[in-house]
Amino acid sequence: MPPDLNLRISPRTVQRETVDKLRLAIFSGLFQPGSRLIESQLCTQLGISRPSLREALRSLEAERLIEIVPNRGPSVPALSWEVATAIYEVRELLEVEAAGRCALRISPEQLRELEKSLSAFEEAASSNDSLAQVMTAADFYSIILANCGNPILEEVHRGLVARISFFRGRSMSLEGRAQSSLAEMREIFESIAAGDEKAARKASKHHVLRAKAAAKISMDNGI
Amino acid sequence: MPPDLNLRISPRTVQRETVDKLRLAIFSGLFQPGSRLIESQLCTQLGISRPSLREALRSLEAERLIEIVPNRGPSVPALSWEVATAIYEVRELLEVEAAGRCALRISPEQLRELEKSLSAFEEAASSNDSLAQVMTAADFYSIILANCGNPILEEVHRGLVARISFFRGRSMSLEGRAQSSLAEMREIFESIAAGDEKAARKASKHHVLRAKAAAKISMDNGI
DNA sequence: TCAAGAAGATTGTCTGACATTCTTGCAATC
DNA sequence: GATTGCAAGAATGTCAGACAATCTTCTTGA
Repeated sequence: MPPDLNLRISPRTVQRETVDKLRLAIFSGLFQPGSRLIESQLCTQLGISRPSLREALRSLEAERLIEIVPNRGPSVPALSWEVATAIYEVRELLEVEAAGRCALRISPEQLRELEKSLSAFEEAASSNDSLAQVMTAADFYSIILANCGNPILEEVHRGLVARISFFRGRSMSLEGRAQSSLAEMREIFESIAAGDEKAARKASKHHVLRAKAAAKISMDNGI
Repeated sequence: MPPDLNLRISPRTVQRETVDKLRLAIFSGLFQPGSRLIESQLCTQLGISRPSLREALRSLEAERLIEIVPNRGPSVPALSWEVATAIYEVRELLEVEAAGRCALRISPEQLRELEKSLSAFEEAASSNDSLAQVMTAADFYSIILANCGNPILEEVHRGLVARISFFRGRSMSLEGRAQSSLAEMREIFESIAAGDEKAARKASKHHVLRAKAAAKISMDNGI
């Protein structure tokens, strides 16, 4: 196979990236849950036309990151605790499975990668930047999910985590949550490094349950 | 609150249904995997404009039912066996969990519903209509997933099953597959009816594994 | 005070257009 | 004869503008 010579000096602004911009805006909490997104406003803000914007919105709708009510347009859904719970439960199912598999098959190289991401989270945890904490933690999971040998597991997981990013940002701000999160993640890492499937599953389960509890607290506090 | 009088004699063709039409077309195998979907053709076939069609296509892309390659347009992806395997594995994870939960909490009414859908599959199984078989089987799962108490589990499951509908239609055509499928599903039903969580999980797992094996056979045979 | 109605805002959808990027067929060359 | 190069056609990516249907909000009248 010849090498990929598709260098493409000036990559004509593929505004497929519009979706990414919007997604990022939602992640970082730029839009309040429940708030409506006005098409014309977004068009001018993003510098694209309405048809293009609407395409992007449809993608986000399918990802459940926004809702589109007929004749009312798109809005950021306010996640109920009921749904959030359901997401955490499925997340547990997926992460536990992934961690278990990962422990049995991860390569030394990827293991180093995982360790590096843990360090990145450690650094973020000692800061007060909760966005950085959420991002680095997400990296950590991503590596596990990417190495579990099942691409669908990873794909589904990413979709679910995206939907609770709002909660995660808040619960990370809880007193001491980042530090205990770090301890739990280290436990997961150690288990995987040791190739201990059972332990990896157990540590992973514990971590998700704690994260869920933290989310519940931060929600009840209305932080 | 006044009663809803929004009777709407002539329901202005909400072409949100366009997505459903296209989805159904893909399910029923109207488009060959790998074949390209030409926008202008679809527009005339569906009787809608290009912007509207493109919105619908974006939705389907996000659901992974079609792929959109820049400057090449949409096409039905040819599912590799690798990805199909991954989907079956996650499906197992979800269905087993759902069946187990369902056994513990299903209401008598819903149980009757489940029994009815099993009868529907039984009837389809004795016919040669593999599309009806796939559809009625999907109903059966839907009821289980809808009663497991976790809406996300249901949602994710639906998305995955949609992606392998192609395989399912084929493997149902295998000699005797419909009948053994029926036996497996009956086993699941009995376990749930008995409120036996363990048995429900076991039966569910067995069913998915058999379905996966059947899919593999039908793929290797290139049916 | 409260309800009906009108004005404004917003969405759903279409037409038409044009530049860019494939695809394909034909001709020229080795 | 096979390969290369090119040109015509097809298809996509994107936009502007338009208009009806619907929702929201504000005004006005009872």
